[in-house]
Amino acid sequence: MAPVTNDETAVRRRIPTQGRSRARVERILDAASQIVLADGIEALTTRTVADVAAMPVASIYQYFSDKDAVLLAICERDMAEMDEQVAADLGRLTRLSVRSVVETTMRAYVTVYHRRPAFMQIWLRGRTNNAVNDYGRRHNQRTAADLLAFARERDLVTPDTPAAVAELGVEIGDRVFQLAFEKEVRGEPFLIEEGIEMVVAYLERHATPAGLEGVPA
Amino acid sequence: MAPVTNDETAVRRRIPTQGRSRARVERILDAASQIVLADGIEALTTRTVADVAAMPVASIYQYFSDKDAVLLAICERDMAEMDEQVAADLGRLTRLSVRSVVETTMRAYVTVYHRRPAFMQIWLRGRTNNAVNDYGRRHNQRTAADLLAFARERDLVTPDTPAAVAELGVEIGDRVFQLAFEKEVRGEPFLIEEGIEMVVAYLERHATPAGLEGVPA
Amino acid sequence: MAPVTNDETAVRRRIPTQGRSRARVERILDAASQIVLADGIEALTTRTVADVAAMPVASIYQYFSDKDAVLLAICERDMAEMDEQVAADLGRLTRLSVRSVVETTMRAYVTVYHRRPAFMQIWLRGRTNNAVNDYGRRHNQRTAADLLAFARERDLVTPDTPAAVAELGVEIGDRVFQLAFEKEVRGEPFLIEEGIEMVVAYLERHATPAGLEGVPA
Amino acid sequence: MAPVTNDETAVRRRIPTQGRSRARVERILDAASQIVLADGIEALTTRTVADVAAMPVASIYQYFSDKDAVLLAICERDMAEMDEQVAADLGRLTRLSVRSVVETTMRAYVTVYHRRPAFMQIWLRGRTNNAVNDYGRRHNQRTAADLLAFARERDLVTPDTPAAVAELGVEIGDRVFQLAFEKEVRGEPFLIEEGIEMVVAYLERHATPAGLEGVPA
DNA sequence: AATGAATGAGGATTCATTCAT
DNA sequence: TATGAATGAATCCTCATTCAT
Repeated sequence: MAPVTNDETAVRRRIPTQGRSRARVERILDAASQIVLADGIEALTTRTVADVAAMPVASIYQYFSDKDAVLLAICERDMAEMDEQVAADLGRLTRLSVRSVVETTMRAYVTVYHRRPAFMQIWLRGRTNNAVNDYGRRHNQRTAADLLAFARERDLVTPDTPAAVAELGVEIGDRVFQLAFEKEVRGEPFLIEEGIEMVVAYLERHATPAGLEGVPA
Repeated sequence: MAPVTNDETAVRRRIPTQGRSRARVERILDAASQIVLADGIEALTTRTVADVAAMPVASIYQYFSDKDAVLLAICERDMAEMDEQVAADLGRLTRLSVRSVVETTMRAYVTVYHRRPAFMQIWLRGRTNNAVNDYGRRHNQRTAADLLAFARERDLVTPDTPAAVAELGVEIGDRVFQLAFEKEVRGEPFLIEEGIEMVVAYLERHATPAGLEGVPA
Repeated sequence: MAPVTNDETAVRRRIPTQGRSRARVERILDAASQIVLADGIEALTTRTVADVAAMPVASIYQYFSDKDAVLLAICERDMAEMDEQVAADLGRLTRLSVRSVVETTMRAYVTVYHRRPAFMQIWLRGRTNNAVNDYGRRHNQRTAADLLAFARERDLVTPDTPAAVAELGVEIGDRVFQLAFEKEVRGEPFLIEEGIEMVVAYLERHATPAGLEGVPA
Repeated sequence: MAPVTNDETAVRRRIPTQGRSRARVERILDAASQIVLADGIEALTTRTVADVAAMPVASIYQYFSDKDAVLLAICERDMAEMDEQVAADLGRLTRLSVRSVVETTMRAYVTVYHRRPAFMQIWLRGRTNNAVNDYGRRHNQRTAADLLAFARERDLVTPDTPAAVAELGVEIGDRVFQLAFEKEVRGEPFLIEEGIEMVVAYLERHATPAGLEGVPA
């Protein structure tokens, strides 16, 4: 699956992709992640970021058009990793079915949420922020489209399965994670497991016999 | 089902239930609803409320201990209505099954969201706010417990169905609504319908044969 | 010694001296004392007083012209007691000298500060308040005049001792108490003892031989 | 005597010591001084300071962590001058005795109070403020310790003179000034003179013969 | 006499963002 | 490119006091 790219941030203000600047951008991103992780998204102010990144507030505006752009950049950075994880884990499957695809995808998400707790915080708990929210919505749509294409190509779902069904599946998966990670940093296992079951049960309504029984990858 | 009551707001500062004061409280509540509805929950400040309600900021504090209390009061007011709607609609059912109970309950919610758009806004889009969020969490738990008891008494679900399953059902229903009402003030019909299917499909995993086929009310 | 009376409060607004009203005034005074004692003079607001006194805020204005008047009333009430204590203790002396008069007077103050901790709080720690401060200044002047007359009549001090000397003695005694009671509710004993010595040493500069050696009362 | 330094303010927020910023800090300090001098310490609000300093309220927070820090900064600035004045005047003495040391020190204070009326206002009349009060207490202790060491080294007081005696001396001197400057901006001369006598009389109780008669500096 | 209700006038502090250098 | 400095615009909340009843 192709990673979902979003150029908006880069457009708003040119973000350098190499050299010393690159390092400073990373420092800002890391600082922001750290703050959100430690004290929640409301604690993220230009000052706190600048303090943690040990650079002047004004420097943030050298690389980012505004505060939201920082959040978005983190999302993009870590979301690329997320997409890669999903692609890799799906690629490793030997037997494909609606269940195995859903399960693998959702567990890949959990893997990354565990590896990137700050991203989890921003992504699952910081959806307050409009920029984050919009990005999320778009990413979910793209992910749904990709997954649907993937499943259709392999005859796991009926050809007439509407895009909206895939989208709902992804969105609900998303909400399940929001719920599971709400109180528990590692996500409540029961909620995660049951959430997977729920999405599987829902999507299997559109599965082909092959999608139900599974086929060699 | 017993309505979920939460006296916290009233406790924080006495809210009069009659007389002219009552009217001013309503004016504040309505102003707040209007603001949230029009510009989102972040637009709700003591000043905007006071302006819209055409009264001094200080007057708000005559009736509410703080800003959160205003939000909470709206939730309580409209949530009581919600509970009544659910109870009434369930009471009108002639045939009970997991599906009919879930469907009726969720549609009752939609009914109230349509009737109370500001509440919808606060409830579904304003979960940012901690006070609202906490109240929501508690209300969801209570609702889940009530519904589970209701289903158990009528043998619709297996006796060992864990409380967490009901909670997940309610929470996911909640999230489905958040999703459906995110862009569309009336809620996206497709998402609502499919969301109902999803919750039904999930909960039927714990249904008794009676719960699947249905029994006379 | 005649008690120092200050009618200002009563003038500002008529304070009833009998009947049910009297009881309500006392309740306000006691509430205020309690608050100041417990949380300092900044905690004294019309609302806190009303709450503790279990009556509406507006009722306070029935008896007192403003917040300051409440403080003043406490001062007057307890200061009368102070004056009585001083007069009584001086009256019990069998041998009069500058030292014995100063010592007796200052110890009488300590006695009352111990008996009326709220008064101590207002008087010694709450001199912030202009009303209290002004009242204090006036009372100190009157006390100084009374004591000087007392000492002169008995030939304890030289006839030409200026009033200002007595005033300074009283004022410094006052400051010694402020200092001694600053941290310690009962007053730091060392500071009290030394303070007495200081005032005695100062005033003995104006003593007659009789005032130094002492004369039968 | 070493000046009493207190870095708290500078720590709370970096105060620039040179350049244009320095000038703005001075403007704030001067504005605050002016306000306190004109209308008392209660008139000192962020807004009044900003108005008088002709800069936005927010700018105050560029240099000071909070309102108290402004007061403290004035105290520190002028108290340093005070310490220098005392040290200089003591250094100029040709004959040392308890009396000459006390007298010189107290007159040095008066000199600075005359030169810095705003400081006098804050220091002597603004002890209301907790920050000022705490700073004052600490400074008094330090001053007492320094003076005691000074006097001991020169055998002016008995070696066993307790620290508390010096502290009481300083504190009472402080209170004498509070009293003398209460109504009179230049301090009531009589009160100042008599106050000096009082402190001298008290401290001479702990003087050595040398401390009474005086020794060459 | 008593009081519920109403409010004008502040008060401290925060924050994202923009410039001049 | 980098940044120290500056600030407009808000934000929530408190309090003493006054009326109409």
